[in-house]
Amino acid sequence: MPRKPTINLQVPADFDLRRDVCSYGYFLLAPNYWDPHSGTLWRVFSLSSGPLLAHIAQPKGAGEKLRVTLSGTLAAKVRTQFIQQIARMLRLDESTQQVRAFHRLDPRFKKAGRARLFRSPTLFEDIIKTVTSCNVQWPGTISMNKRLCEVVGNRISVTLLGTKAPTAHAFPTPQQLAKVRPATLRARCRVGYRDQRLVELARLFLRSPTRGGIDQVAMEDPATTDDALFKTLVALPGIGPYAAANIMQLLGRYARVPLDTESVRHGKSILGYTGTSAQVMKQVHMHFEQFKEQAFRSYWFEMWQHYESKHGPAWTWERDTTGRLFTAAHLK
DNA sequence: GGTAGACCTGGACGC
DNA sequence: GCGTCCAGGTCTACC
Repeated sequence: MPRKPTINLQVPADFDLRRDVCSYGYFLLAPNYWDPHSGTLWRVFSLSSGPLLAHIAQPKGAGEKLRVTLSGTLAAKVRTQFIQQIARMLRLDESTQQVRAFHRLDPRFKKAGRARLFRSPTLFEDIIKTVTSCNVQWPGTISMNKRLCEVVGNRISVTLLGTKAPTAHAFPTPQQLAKVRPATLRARCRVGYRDQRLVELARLFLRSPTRGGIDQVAMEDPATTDDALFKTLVALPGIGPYAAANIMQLLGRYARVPLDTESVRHGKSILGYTGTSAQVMKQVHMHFEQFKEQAFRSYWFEMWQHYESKHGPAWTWERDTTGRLFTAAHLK
């Protein structure tokens, strides 16, 4: 069997693949496939050269290099693009100092080392995934992402590490999604009324910022204020206050907490708040204000800890069983 | 500025 | 197996 290309990737000293991949629900969404038995991640990446299957492991444990096995060789330029995508997804670009800053404000998570939140290799995928998580229960989000990959994304069928890969489709690119008819998305991907909005978002990614397109550089620029970014995000189709706040945390801005029905359940069951949903939401908001620019991480890891207390460590969750049930809606 | 209702799907439930 | 109800965030119309 021909040997597949491998990249050994240096990570920050605190990085733990099992803990840091399984830190946010997106690790359960296609095209990601977390294998709880081996503690490794499979994923098809969309690169300028086409789809590429990767298997990511950390064989020597936390803090040690990642071993990334690929389905094909990469030219130097594409290799750089690939490493940028992995770094974004795993938040390897977040420094140990930034992790310490979080633990200074909220020491509860210092011992476990929780700080990094898994996200997507691209902002485009993060935004589309956020829209598929709105106004739907978690199994619906899982289903929409799976179908989007299968119906619209590139397919790659290869054997890697002597086994058939558990994932064979890439996430759709903006170019691919922009060309799909909304009716096709609705009928085959079951995205419902989100059909037109998803296509419009993809088109906005293709359009230049000077012609009203999405200005990704400005969104990722630390000089852009939180308020300006929020205003830009809520102006996008399908993005309201909840989705905008969630996209902001995915961009590394943790001051705003995306409050939803899950937050209300958390406020009632864990924080002991009472009253109407609006009253509980207000109390949850005030509770997390104490964590200032780290509010979202405190909020999220508090909820995550609760999920794990019910279902065991997230890295043991199977996508098609526990992974479908982990939200508070199923913990009642 | 605040509120009500439609949007759409999948799951739960009753028959 | 079928019909009904409900959860979920965004958007629009209306007050």
